[in-house]
Amino acid sequence: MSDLCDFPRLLARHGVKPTALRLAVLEVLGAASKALRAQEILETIRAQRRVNKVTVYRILDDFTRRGILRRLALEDRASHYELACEHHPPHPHFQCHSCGQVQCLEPAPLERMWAELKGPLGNRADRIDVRVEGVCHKCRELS
Amino acid sequence: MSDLCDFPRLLARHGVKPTALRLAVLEVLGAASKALRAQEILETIRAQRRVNKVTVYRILDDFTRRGILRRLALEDRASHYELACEHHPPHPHFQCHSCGQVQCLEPAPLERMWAELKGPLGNRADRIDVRVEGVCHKCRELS
DNA sequence: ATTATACTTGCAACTGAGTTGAATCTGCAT
DNA sequence: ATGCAGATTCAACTCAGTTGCAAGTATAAT
Repeated sequence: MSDLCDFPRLLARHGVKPTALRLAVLEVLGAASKALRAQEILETIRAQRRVNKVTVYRILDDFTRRGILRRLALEDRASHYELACEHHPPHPHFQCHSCGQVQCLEPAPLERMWAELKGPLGNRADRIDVRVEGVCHKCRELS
Repeated sequence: MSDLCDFPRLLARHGVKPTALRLAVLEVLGAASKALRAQEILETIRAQRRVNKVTVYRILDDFTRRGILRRLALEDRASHYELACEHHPPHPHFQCHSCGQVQCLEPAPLERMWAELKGPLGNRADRIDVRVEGVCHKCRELS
């Protein structure tokens, strides 16, 4: 989403060593304008160097647990990942069920909903995920 | 969620023949107070009769496409299903990331959010899915 | 009643997306 | 140089479906 993030520093803040692979994962996600699947991240990195998929899955998992990334459960089976830094706050996502493309929406409505639900749920809730499904313009034209 | 639905009639309205298996799937979901995974539905039916998993997956798929059921993409890998009849309108779900339990929340906040997003997205959007994650009371006490 | 047809269910084998456990490899501290 | 922890790899496995096709069942046409 942006080069606004200094990735080595971001990792340092979370107490993680900035290895080449971890930085590569962040760079791929930082350069993308949308949430990516593990598979896409893997392939992009493989265009430059060789990597084992297990390593990438472990990095994604670790980063998600530390809050460096957000993992999105979408319609298709694979998880999607996006940076969770300040420049990229939580927001709803739109997914086209024809082509599967994911698109980020404005954060404001999600913030309002979060405020609304946090009350009744109390300390139980710690994250909200909003996904809008439909058919994107491109796919609509084709049909 | 309720016996308020007349399942044979529900199927008829959707132009589907009310076979024993299709009714069994609806009855299992109707008797549950929460969204269930395919696996759970399968096991419940298997307590009464023998069924092949493929058949259940196909029924779930078909019902979802027809709008008889809603498929939820949650944190854990398996899809969850719930009845989509009038007595059970779309609503947010809460999922505990410790025990994985899913709980239905009040529909109102989702309706408000839907109204808010439908404008900017126009005819592209046809469904919204809200999932709140956290740790449920039971799991909180145990930790 | 008999055949034709379409729909439903079952079986076996397969796929995609991760996950596991153990083996190496690497950087740094002694 | 040696030891050690953390990072990466490899092969094998799991889990949640999917696919293609065969067999069963219901309904319609003769």
